[in-house]
Amino acid sequence: MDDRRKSQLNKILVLFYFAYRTFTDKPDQILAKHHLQRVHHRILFFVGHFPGLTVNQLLAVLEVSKQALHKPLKQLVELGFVHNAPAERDRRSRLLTLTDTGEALEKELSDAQRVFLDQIFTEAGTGTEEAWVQIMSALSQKRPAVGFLKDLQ
Amino acid sequence: MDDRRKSQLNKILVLFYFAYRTFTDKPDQILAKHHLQRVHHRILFFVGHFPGLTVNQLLAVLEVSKQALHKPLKQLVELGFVHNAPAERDRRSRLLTLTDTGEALEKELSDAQRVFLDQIFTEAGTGTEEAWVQIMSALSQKRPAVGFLKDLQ
DNA sequence: AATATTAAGTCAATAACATTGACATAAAGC
DNA sequence: GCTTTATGTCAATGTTATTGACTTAATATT
Repeated sequence: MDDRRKSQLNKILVLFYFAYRTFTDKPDQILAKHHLQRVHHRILFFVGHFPGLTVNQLLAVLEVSKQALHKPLKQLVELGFVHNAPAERDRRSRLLTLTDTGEALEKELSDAQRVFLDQIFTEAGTGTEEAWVQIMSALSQKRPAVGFLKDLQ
Repeated sequence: MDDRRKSQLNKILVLFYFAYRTFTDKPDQILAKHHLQRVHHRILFFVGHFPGLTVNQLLAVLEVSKQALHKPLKQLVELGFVHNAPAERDRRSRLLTLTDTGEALEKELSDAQRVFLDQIFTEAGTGTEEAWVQIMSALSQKRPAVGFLKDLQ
């Protein structure tokens, strides 16, 4: 790798860092008003987009321990954002869904990001979004896959 | 925003989350072997790429409090990775630089990311990298700028 | 020269969070 | 019946973040 390439890649490392921080900025601010943190957003996001997710699946996708998930998940249930019911087939596992207020909060948080990103992609030229998605998909696939994620649409 | 667009943007939110996690994965593993964390990498990265950075500038770019930076920075100095000398013009401020071993560790950490990203960009088609950089630059610029960052090369 | 300001370093109290290990319950599977 | 699985919880410990305060040294202001 020559110096010129290395320098370009360094620029890319900085961009990734700052871009991700911008990406999490607005939701973090909204969460703070509710005295919640980023982990709560992640829970709301994945439960919202994969309703009926079990606790174990949520642990797998977030890559955290059961004990680490316990507190924020319990808070979301107690605050009435997340609902938790035994599965019919296997009543040991519990299916997570969002309540109406949970849907509303998740929408508020993710809308901030969707509107933001939509604006950026619209301002960029044709094909830019496809290219970005291609790169980020390649990066995402370089990690252990979680089965149900392929249902994402 | 129609449902189809919203669905595409949801996919993008997931990609951003997982791609960033892949991005930080290898450095995190290397850091763990040294009993260090991501904040140490950030310090090493910015000190390495902006030698002579002052403590205040580092605080600004990382957006953390002086007290939060204190411990990890002190550790890096005590471990001999970072050097800390009074500035000539204004001897109150102290200029941070990497030692030789600090350079080596920073290189090890960032190389993991550079090699990884270089591979992804190479595998993607022509123009893909430029598009990715365009999007991430736009995102990065949507946040308070830190003066010296424009020197980035 | 005296005073104020700035940069940096540190300490202490508190709160928040993660980690490990253990244990309990209920439901399924064998 | 015995074992395994999914979940929930607790406690102890360690780590990290946050807030506020204070100190030192150097520089700027008046």
